[in-house]
Amino acid sequence: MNTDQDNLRPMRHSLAHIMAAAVGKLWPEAKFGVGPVVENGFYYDIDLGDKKISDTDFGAIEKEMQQIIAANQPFEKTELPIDEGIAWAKNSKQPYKEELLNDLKRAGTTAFKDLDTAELGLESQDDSKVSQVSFYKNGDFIDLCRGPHVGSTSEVGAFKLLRVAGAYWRGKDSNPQMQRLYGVAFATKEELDTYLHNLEEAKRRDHRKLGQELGLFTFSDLVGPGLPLWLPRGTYMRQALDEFVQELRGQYEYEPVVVPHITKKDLYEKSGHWAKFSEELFKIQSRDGHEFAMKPMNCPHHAQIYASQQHSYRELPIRYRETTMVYRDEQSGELGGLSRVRSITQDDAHVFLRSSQIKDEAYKIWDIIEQFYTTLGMPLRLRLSVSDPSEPEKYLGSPEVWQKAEAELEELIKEKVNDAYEKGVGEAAFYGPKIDFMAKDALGREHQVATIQLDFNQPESFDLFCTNEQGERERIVMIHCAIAGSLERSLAILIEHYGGKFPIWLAPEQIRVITLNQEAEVVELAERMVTDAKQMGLRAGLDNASESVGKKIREAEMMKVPYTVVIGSKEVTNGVITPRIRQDMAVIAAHPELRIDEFLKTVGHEVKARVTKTSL
RNA sequence: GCCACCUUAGCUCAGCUGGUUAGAGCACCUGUUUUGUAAACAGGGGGUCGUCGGUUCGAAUCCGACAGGUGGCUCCA
Repeated sequence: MNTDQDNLRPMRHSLAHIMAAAVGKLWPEAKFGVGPVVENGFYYDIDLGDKKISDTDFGAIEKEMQQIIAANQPFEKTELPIDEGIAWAKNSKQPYKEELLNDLKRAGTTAFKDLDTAELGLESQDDSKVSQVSFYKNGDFIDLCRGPHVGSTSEVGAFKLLRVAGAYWRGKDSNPQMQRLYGVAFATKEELDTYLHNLEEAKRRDHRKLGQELGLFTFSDLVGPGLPLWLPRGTYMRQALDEFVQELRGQYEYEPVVVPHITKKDLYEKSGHWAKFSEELFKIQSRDGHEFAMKPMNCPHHAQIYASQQHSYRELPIRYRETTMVYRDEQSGELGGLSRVRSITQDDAHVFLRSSQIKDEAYKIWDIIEQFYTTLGMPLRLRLSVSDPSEPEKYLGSPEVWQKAEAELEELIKEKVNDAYEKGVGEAAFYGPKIDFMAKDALGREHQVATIQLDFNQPESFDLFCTNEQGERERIVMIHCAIAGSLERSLAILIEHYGGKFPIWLAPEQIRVITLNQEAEVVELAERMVTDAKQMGLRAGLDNASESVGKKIREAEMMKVPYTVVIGSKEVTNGVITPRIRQDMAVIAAHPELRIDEFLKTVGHEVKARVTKTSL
């Protein structure tokens, strides 16, 4: 198993070379960028001038690759003095390679953004300059590369080209755009098939598809991209999710506040958002020419609420919560389903506290986050997101304040989880460092969800203080925290996590009562059951259509209603099942957190009603 | 915003290289049926083929622009 893993990287990287060689054969004018290993596979960035590769070309490229593999070409390594390498790149008309080599010569690194340069095989041993570079050759194809590779082209396992996409040279949008060819690769055909099968499963669970099928949300061309419209069923889910967050927050005395959705630009000029995010703000002109903006976040408003009164140190921490929409003019190409939208509902909260209270407060929020994601069955991973000292212009405030804040956060993380966290340099918010929580879903994919953000800057900008024991003004600190993050993104994740089969507390319709026929007593009993269920606080629906029972059952199943009851004349006459069903409903009302199997265990009798199967 | 691809009825899709009145299943409406745990039967309505423009005797089909979507890149308070 371990050996497999160890072989996988050279294998995938070798496939990147083979793919580049194949492309070079088909289109000799190809200019190559970089071709690293990524999760599950590899890619190569290629500039083909006017030739645009599309998935219809994949067959030809794969065929060419198979020939190279069949030819069993050895990967041969050669070392060259760097100037000879540069001459090679110039001669072979590979300007991107030439640029990389020149960087290596000058700085000893190619410093790719977001890419581990070691993965590219380009990093030097020391941090200064490079005198020798290595090349790998297979057949006629030669590439600047640190390796390692497999012995020969026949040793590469199973692969498949997956997609082609535009990618900026060196990740900068001012650079020319190349074509990035993605492939996946595994040691065996079986593993590749499993991976492709998982892709299919992910497609089946796609929240956009399920959102449509389950009637949760929709988009309208007239309303606009990135602006989801929530249908009743989706709205119930939003409410259920938010109520759960607020129930957890209830342990720690958060108080509700409400702010308007537009504001004068002055607020954001003072907070620093205007300078930093002006492009992403939706701007509005009032009739007398004053400039307003749709709120893109709530912290400055909440800060104004804090500032509206004087506060004694005795009142702190003060915790404001508000689940509310914010509006951000995201780039059109960034939008997608509910994962990234322009009207975002945040389960937002801001805590105003003394610096001495940071640790206690952070642990309280952390506790809420853990309870929340444990209930959802999603394991969490931690990241301490800190500033990037090489780009000080991206952040508000002095380096000293940042160092202090980051050290403080790091200390409290360490105390809680030792070293079980990663550090994200450059991942901080512009006003402060944060702890980000990544949740793993049922398909093993990770999503950034909750966040605890420490903010020394806005209290400064808005002059927020409390009166301390000595009767002096004491500068306070703000903590920004969201549990679900955004309801839109959260629901996108949860729809896919559960594949639409939600636990009872989250299901938009928890119980459906189906009538067997339209006889008056049957209909009356069914209606009474729905009324009862609603009185127990359940979301219940009635299906009294003049259709076959089989069809109505099928519809309830397809809508993934957790608990379906059929009412017919038997129920009316012998009255035995009805009390049982009532009892079941009482259990559902009392324990909405239950999954179906747990529910069956709890009620302890064979359920006459139909319970949605765990798999369809 | 950038690159590639996609857009036919409410939904899922068919429609060969341009050739008369554009099809299917589901859904919807009407009628019949009154059903016991995953689709009863019959009939009916519904599309200026995303929009605009061009090529052509003729465009769902070819070309262009725009809009929307998808996959990436860039960005993400």
